[in-house]
Amino acid sequence: MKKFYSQFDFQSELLFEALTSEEKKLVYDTMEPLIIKKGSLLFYEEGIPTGIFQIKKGKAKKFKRGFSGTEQIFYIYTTGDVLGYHALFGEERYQDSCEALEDLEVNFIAKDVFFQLLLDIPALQRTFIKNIGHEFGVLANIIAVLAQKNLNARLAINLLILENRFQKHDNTSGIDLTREDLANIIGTSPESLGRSLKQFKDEGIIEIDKRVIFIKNEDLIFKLLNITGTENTP
Amino acid sequence: MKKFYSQFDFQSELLFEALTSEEKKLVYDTMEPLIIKKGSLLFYEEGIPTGIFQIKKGKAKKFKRGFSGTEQIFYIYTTGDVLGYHALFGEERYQDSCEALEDLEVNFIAKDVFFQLLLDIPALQRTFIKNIGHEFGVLANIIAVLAQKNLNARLAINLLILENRFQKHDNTSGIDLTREDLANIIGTSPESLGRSLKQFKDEGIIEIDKRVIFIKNEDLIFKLLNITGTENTP
DNA sequence: TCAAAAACATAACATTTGTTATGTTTTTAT
DNA sequence: ATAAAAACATAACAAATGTTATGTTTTTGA
Repeated sequence: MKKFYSQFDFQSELLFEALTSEEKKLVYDTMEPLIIKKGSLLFYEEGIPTGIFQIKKGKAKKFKRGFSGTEQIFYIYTTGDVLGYHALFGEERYQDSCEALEDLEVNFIAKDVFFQLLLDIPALQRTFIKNIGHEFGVLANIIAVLAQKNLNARLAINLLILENRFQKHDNTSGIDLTREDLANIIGTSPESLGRSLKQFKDEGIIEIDKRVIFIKNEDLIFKLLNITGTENTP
Repeated sequence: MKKFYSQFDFQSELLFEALTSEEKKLVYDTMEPLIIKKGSLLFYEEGIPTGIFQIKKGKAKKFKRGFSGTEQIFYIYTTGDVLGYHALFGEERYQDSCEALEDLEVNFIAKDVFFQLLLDIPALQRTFIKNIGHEFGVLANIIAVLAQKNLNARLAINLLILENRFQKHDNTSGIDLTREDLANIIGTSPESLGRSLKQFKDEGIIEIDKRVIFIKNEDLIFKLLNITGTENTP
């Protein structure tokens, strides 16, 4: 089941992990700490790239506005994730927006500094480009889910993905997102999302406290998805 | 409205266009012509990359199997398009599959030859990576459409996209795909697709000959989508 | 060219999802 | 701490989509 999660995970927390400790020091020394308030944008569609970010603490959503205005969230970044580098590899503008879902502590690497790092550390460019390739596959998988799965299945899949990500990165339990954001991830209205959540609650799959969702029975979810999750659950 | 189309187009037919005629010659001299039979794969998920392709004539579908087996098509390549390079920029395996929809004439550049070209032509690597960035945005837009639009809107958008692409590349009129493939692009069943096509036909938006779909009234489509297509239609 | 296979069109019914509406709970800002 | 605003839960009804079924047309391969 490890494969299940990696199919939907950018793995952008690993970008600096392959480096030697010496190289890592080089990278981390160039970082400037920043505080970004809940609701502020790290970057926005059509904006000019200034550098890359690594999240030290907190969550952020990456989204794009469809041409009729509504927000489509296609990724939630959490602690450790590196982001904002696509635009630097040749693009002029950002292709999407990124907003802090809570007060954020981030490390920033300015554009010029980042390019110097790429020159100083030969393995780095390859690692980043390789990851962009991986992320490409993740988006393709997200497309397959959105196009082929019904609401309950989309919700189930995204609950697994989100719990896994939050647990892995922030070591927190439970999924804490607004109903609107969650609906904008799985492609439905908050009302329909609410109905599915209620079903899951009634079936004992999840519990809800305030707005935080806790997965109570992972096996039931895998069953719902017809995945044999019992042999090798994450 | 040019922007509308480019939001959904990989623009991978332009990759060699920015080169000087001398550089172009260098590239085209390395190409080996191949014939690929309808139904054969140019490459497949998990396969080891061997090189890149440029389509001289014909159509191919790029798809991925969701983990419950069904095929999700996320791009249709046509004449002029270059493909298969993602996997070469750092990935070990292909992330998706590509199948000939009709007998295909392609030009092939072997992996090693391609890497040598990247060294010989400095601008080339940047162009390719820039395009991968652009393609990333295209996938995000596809996600937004699949998540937010109902069936008729998804069909309408994809009819526009496909007609535009076939016209531009192959200079053929009409959209000639199996109902199953078209359904696997827009994320529905062939039966539901048929119902929407019939509606469009009854409203005078399209005409169908055999299985080929012709757009008869583009304005009605833009109206359906609430896009002001009248001022500057493509 | 002809028979078999595949693809297509269409309809009826079932199910899922969207929408509108109302009241409650939680968060935010003063 | 409190009032106002935002977010949430839920239900009833409407609309969209999925599913099953049947007959026709088109394509394929011998």
